Amino acid sequence: MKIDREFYRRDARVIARALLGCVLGTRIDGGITRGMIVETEAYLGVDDPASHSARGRTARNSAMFARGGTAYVYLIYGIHYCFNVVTGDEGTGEAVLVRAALPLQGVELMRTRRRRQPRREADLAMGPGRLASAFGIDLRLNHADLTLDERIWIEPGEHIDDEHIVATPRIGISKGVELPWRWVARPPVDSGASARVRPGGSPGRDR
DNA sequence: CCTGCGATATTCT
DNA sequence: GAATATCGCAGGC
Repeated sequence: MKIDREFYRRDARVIARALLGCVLGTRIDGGITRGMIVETEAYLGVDDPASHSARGRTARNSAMFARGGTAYVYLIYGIHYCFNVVTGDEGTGEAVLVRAALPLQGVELMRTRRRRQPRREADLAMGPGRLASAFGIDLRLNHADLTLDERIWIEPGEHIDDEHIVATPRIGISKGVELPWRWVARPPVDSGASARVRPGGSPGRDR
């Protein structure tokens, strides 16, 4: 079951929060991969200097000005793809960058798509470039309609309570840095554990 | 665990 | 030329 159009026709910050716990799915070349979204960032239109749409429409960012529910995929640093969910009405230029997901289905396919194997399975799609790689997302999916396209979609997921979500400033930007428009779903168990000092030497890098 | 740095396409100055 | 919504590797602790 896919999320319908009305969901995407809201403020990018509301949708960024609401997408946590939802399930991203792709079917590329016959292979299905699915994962739970755990990290997002909101980017607004002309009033948000960190947004790709702030300085107007270009060939690269044109999908960002489509109606809510459209996929915006772009190449960053000449190497990595980033997957965004366009939000709001047509012409607004708002989107949500999907930064991380927990693998649920097609884990082996995700591994074959990633050059290097992460130590933990949970890290397969941690970070926007890794997520796009693991899910097989590239420029072919730019402009795809998430409510209709057979290759990429988002399903409703489990509700994540506010106490398990942290809002922080966005990553890797130089303008609008103070705005807390990044949302991260914490693992259920972690509180206090990071304050503890780990004894002994690190097992170190094998290999 | 943490930090620093190179790779490289698109856009803007 | 310079900057950019990043990642993986190298090296130190």
